[in-house]
Amino acid sequence: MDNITIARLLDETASLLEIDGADTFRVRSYRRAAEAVEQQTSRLAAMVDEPKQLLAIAGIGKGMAANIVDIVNTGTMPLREELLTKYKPTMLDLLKLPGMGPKTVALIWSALQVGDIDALEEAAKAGHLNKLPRMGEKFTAKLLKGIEDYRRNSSRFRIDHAHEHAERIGALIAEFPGIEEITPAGSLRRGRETVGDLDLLVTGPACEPDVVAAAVDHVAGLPLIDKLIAKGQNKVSFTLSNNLQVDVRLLPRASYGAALQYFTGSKMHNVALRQRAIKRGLTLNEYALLRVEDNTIVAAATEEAIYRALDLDYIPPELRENGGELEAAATHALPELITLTDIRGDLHMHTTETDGSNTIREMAEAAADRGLKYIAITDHSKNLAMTNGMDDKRALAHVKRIREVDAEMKGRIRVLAGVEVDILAEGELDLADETLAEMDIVVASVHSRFDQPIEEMTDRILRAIENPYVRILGHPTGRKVLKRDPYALHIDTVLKRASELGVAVEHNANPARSDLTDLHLRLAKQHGCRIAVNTDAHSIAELDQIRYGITQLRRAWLTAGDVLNTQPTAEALLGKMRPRR
DNA sequence: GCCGTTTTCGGCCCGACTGTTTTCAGTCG
Repeated sequence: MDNITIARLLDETASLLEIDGADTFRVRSYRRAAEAVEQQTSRLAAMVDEPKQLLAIAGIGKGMAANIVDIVNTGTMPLREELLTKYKPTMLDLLKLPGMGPKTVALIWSALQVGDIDALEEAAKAGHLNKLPRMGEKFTAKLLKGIEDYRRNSSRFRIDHAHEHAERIGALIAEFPGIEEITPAGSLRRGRETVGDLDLLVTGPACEPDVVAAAVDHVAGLPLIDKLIAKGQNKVSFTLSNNLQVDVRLLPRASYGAALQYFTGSKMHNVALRQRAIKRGLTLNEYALLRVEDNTIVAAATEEAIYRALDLDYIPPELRENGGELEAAATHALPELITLTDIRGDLHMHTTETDGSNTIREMAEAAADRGLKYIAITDHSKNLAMTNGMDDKRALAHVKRIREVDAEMKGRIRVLAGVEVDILAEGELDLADETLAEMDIVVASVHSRFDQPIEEMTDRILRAIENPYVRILGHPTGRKVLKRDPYALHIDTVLKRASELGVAVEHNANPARSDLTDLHLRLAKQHGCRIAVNTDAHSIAELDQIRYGITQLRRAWLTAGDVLNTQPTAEALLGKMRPRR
C-alpha cells in the first residue's frame, strides 16, 4: 500500500462524508489528512507498527492514525465501508461535474436513485431533474455539456499523475537485478498535458533475449497490479486500480534506441520519419534502422544514431509532433530549447501568510537548494477571501518580513517582494497604489469565470501597469476560459497587448492549472511576448512542478531568450527591480 | 476529526456568483 492510495481513500471518504451531510470541519480534516499523507516522503505503510510516527504528521491525530492503520492492513476502513453501504462509489464521479456538489448529488440520489453519470445523463434528458428544486433548463443544459466534456477527458491522466505512477512502477521494476534503465515513452516523454496510457521501456543485462523471462515474471508480479491484461515474451500489460493502463517492454540494449524512438512517437512524427528513411533506401521499425537491400543494421542502440543516420539533428521528444521539426532538424534550424538549468528564478509562490503551507524562509531555502538565484513571494490580496488574502496593512507588514528574509539569506538567493492581485468581476485592484509601490512584482490574476469580455479585464490590468511602480505578470486567462470558445479568441488580443506593453505573461507550471495551450504559447512567441514560467507553488514540493512548465514551453519551441526568468534575462530583470530598501 | 489549550471543549477559510428564487441554497475559487 503506497501513500498515494492511502491518500486517495481518505479523500474519497471525505467526499462520501460530504454527500452524507457530515460536519464540514470533519470533512476538512479528512481532506487535510489526505493531503498530508500525499506529501509525505517516507512510506506510511512502514509506520503502522509505530503509530507514534503517524501522530507526528501535522493533521493526523488518533482517529486518523487508526484509519490509516486500518487502510494499510485491510485495504479500507470501517467508516468508508459504512458509507459505501448507503452510497455508490460512482457518485464520486458526479462530484467532478460542473455545478454538482455534495448536496446536489445527495438530493438526486435520494429523489431519483440516480448515482452514476450514465443514469444522470438519462434523467437529465428525460427532464426528471427539472422537477427537483433549483434545477431548471439552464442547470440541465450546463450539466449535459459538463458530462460531454467529462467523457472526453476522463479517460486521460494528467502528466504529473502519470509521472508519479511511472516513477513508482519504475522503482519497483528496478529492484530486479540486471535492470539498468527505465524510460517512460509515449506522450509522457513528449511532455503532453495528459496521457492515455503509460509506456515504460526497460533495458539492461536482464533484458537480453535468453534471460528476459525472469524479468518479465518479476514485472507481471508487481504488487500494484490491479488487472494483468497480457504477458508476452518481452511485454507486460496491466492496469492499476485507477484504470491507468501500463505497458512495460523489456528490450535488449542493442535495440533500445530504436524502441525508444518508435514508442515515443508521435504517430505522425514516426510516419514522416519512416518516409524519410525509405527515400534513403532504409527502413525503420521498433528494432532498428536497416538498409533495405541487405537488411544490415544502420543504427539501433541510440536515438541519436538513428536521427544522425537519417541526416537529422537530434529531435527532442517534445517536438516530435510532425509540426515542422523534421525540416528544421534537416537544416540545423532546431531551436536551443529551454532547459531546467536555464531557469534562474520563480516569480510566483505563496506562503503561510495566505494559503501556502511553508514560511517565507522555508520557501527561500528550498528554492536556493534547487539552484534558483531569485524568487518572488506573491501572496494573495484580500479579493480572494478564501485564501486569507491580505489587506494593505498586512501586505505592507508582509513585505517587511520578506525583506528581512532576503537579508538573512545573505545573497544565497534574492527574495523579492510581491503580491498576487486577484481581479474579480466587479473588483478594482484591491490594494492601494502606495502598497503596490512597495512591491517588486505584481502578479495580476484575472479570474475569468465571469461572463464579461476579457478586454475589459485587460484594461484593469492596463490601469495597474500605468502605475509606474509595478511590474506585472498576468494570467491572461484562467483555465475555465479555455473551455469556452468565445473567450479563447480573446487570448490573442491579450497576448498582443501584453507584448506592446512589455508585460510578461505567466505560464503556470502547475498541471492542475495549465492555462496557456501550445497554441497560445506559440502565439505569444510570434507576438514577441515574454513568458514567465512560474510554479505558483503553495508548498516546497510544488517548486518542482517547474519541470512540467518547461516541457510545455519546449513543445511550443520556446528558448531561454523567450522566457523572462532564465539565465539570459534574469540579470536584466533584477536590474529593473526597485532597489532594496 | 484535529488542534491547542485559559485541559476538556471551542474554533477551525470567506465572499461572490449562479440559478433559481422573490429571499436563498449551493457551488466555486
